[in-house]
Amino acid sequence: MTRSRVTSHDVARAAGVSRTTVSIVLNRSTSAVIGDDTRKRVEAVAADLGYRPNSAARMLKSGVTETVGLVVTESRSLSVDGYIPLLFNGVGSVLRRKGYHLLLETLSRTRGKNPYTDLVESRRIDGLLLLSPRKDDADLIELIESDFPIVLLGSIGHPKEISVDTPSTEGLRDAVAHIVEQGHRKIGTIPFSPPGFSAADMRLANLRSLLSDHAIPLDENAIAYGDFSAESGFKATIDLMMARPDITAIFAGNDTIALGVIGALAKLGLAVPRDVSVVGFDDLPFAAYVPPALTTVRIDGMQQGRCAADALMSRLKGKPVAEPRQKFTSVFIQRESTAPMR
Amino acid sequence: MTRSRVTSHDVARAAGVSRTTVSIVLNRSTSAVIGDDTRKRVEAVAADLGYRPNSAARMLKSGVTETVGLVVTESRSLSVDGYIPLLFNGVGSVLRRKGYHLLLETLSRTRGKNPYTDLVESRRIDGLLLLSPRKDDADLIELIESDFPIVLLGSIGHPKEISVDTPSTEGLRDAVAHIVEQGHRKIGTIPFSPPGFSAADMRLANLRSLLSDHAIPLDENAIAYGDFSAESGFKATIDLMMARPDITAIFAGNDTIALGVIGALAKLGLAVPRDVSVVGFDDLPFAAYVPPALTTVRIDGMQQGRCAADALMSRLKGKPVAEPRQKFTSVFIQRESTAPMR
DNA sequence: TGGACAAACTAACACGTGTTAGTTACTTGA
DNA sequence: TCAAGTAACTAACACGTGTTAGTTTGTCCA
Repeated sequence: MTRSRVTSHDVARAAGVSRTTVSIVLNRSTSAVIGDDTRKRVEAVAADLGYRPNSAARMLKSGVTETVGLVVTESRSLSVDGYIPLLFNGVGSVLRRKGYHLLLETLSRTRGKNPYTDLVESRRIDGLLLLSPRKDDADLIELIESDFPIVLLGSIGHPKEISVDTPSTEGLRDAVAHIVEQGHRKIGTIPFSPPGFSAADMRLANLRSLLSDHAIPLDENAIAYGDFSAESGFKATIDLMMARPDITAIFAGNDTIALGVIGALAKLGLAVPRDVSVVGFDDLPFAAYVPPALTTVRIDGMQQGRCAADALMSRLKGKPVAEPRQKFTSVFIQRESTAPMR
Repeated sequence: MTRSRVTSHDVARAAGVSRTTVSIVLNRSTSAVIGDDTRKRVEAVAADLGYRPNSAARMLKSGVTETVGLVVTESRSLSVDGYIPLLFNGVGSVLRRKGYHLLLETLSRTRGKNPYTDLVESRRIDGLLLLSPRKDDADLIELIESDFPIVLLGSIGHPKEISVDTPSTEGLRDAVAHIVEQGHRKIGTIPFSPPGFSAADMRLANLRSLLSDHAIPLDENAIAYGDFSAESGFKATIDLMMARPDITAIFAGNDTIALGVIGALAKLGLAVPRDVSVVGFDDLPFAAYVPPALTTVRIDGMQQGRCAADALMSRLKGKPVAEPRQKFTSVFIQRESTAPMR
């Protein structure tokens, strides 16, 4: 492979035609009719020289980059939360099929000018997938209102948004019913992030409301905030059980945190599910295979990723998106980390 | 934000200067001297209009994309293996600081024309990070020999390669010594992937050699291959313990698989570490917080990612890479999933 | 015979930028 | 006073592509 690129000009010269003809042939354009023998010859020469159109030139001319951005707002969460890789896989499978590329932008909490605004304004991407959007993100709202193709993984409730959300409602309802049925009344929770992260906030509000339907309070001292990781789940659980040793069931913000919860309980000499029941969230791939197999609420990350990517793709093709605000129901999965209260 | 872009031409007109002047000012070029007042005026106008250079035009002209590709050869492994996200984070932190972008390419096992070859030939990226390279990848070897800037995460032993590897040697040596010291002689292992995946193969060969130093054989029926996931670790363990119920210690190919191993042992009524000792690999963030806290071999994914990205960056800047074949030693971490044989 | 028409192709522009070579206007030393 | 120099700027090209508006050649019908 030579470093000096072969251009359409080289192909044209080698095939004894004009550059225009080369372009028309290789793009199967119908703007002119090209004879069959010429066509064959051009294709052969192009393959022979190993010609690949320069993507920058093509982007410049056509205005299409065939690239979409995927922005992960909390880079910390990427390392420790098993859910995001599932999204990647779902998104990736769709993009690969369509010949699109994925620009991955992780951004730490510090805010300057919003980095994805730059991606958009420098015309580096055609569309954007945004993970964990924040309601108070002014740049985001401006972007949505400008009609730039953007699909939210999550939702901020904007009237013009296109989003794929996975509300916790159904799954958590069944999980709460299950826990109550098992006789538990003293219930704690460890949200997967500190307050301010909308998905975690909504899940917490949801849990509180569902519990109150059963006339069970969720006291402030029964909440210990985690921070995505098993480590945070471990530490929060220690704090939680110090403050509220009477608790017999814990709702973990996600399955990774649930691991830490169970680890901490073991450290405290409490067995799961014998002494304390634990409910996870997400149903990550490992959930069924750890001891004890996690009772959890399933949301399908790959599917969420696929649907978001599909929605963005049709938006980019100019088609109206069939269902602008898609929601996947979560499903309660009972396994072995919950049991009747002793 | 308007959809019609503002170009350097617009800035020039608004500031009453030529486009050249705008370019010189904004790029801090020294090819001409621009008066202080003009400079200020241009900068003010540019900021005012919200001018962002079109990246495609810039790429085309300069030949630099400020983008590097990250290729994950086994897209399956992305979903389930917690190590890769750590790499992402390490890579991402370096690129963000340098103002570079990351193009993430996941490719499934099916091989057509190698997809990253296309990225390179279409000039979409300046450099490439390749995860889990294969020795038999002809396209890769050609790419390396063509002097295209590429850094391997792993190694194929090519004389011209630049690589950042994390050999298992030291950590595994200490782990084996520890296990032997605890009295274990019947030892099994569950590699993290089927044969053919070079990192797993090397780790297995390494383990076998280290065990034989202690005059302990690693029989074929003491090996059950996993496939990255906890699920595969679970199933492989069931198979393994069926075939070899005398085994008292298991080396898991990675920590995720170790979770599945422990889960399966629990299902079989065997407690860890009382009945069977388990050694993980990677020291993923959750390792210290699950019950039992995993005895494991640490390799630092974030650091590997950072170093690979740093090496690629200096390669792109034309600087010679200080250490073309970097190796990070692995470290044995003793926790609570191993114990003396009963 | 000649004009109309289609087939097969090409010249030339535009995309938005960075940069080289060149052009003014103004100072300056002899 | 004037050649030389310098500060401040600009015209014009090149990057490699897609596409529009032609141009040439040959055929066919009246």
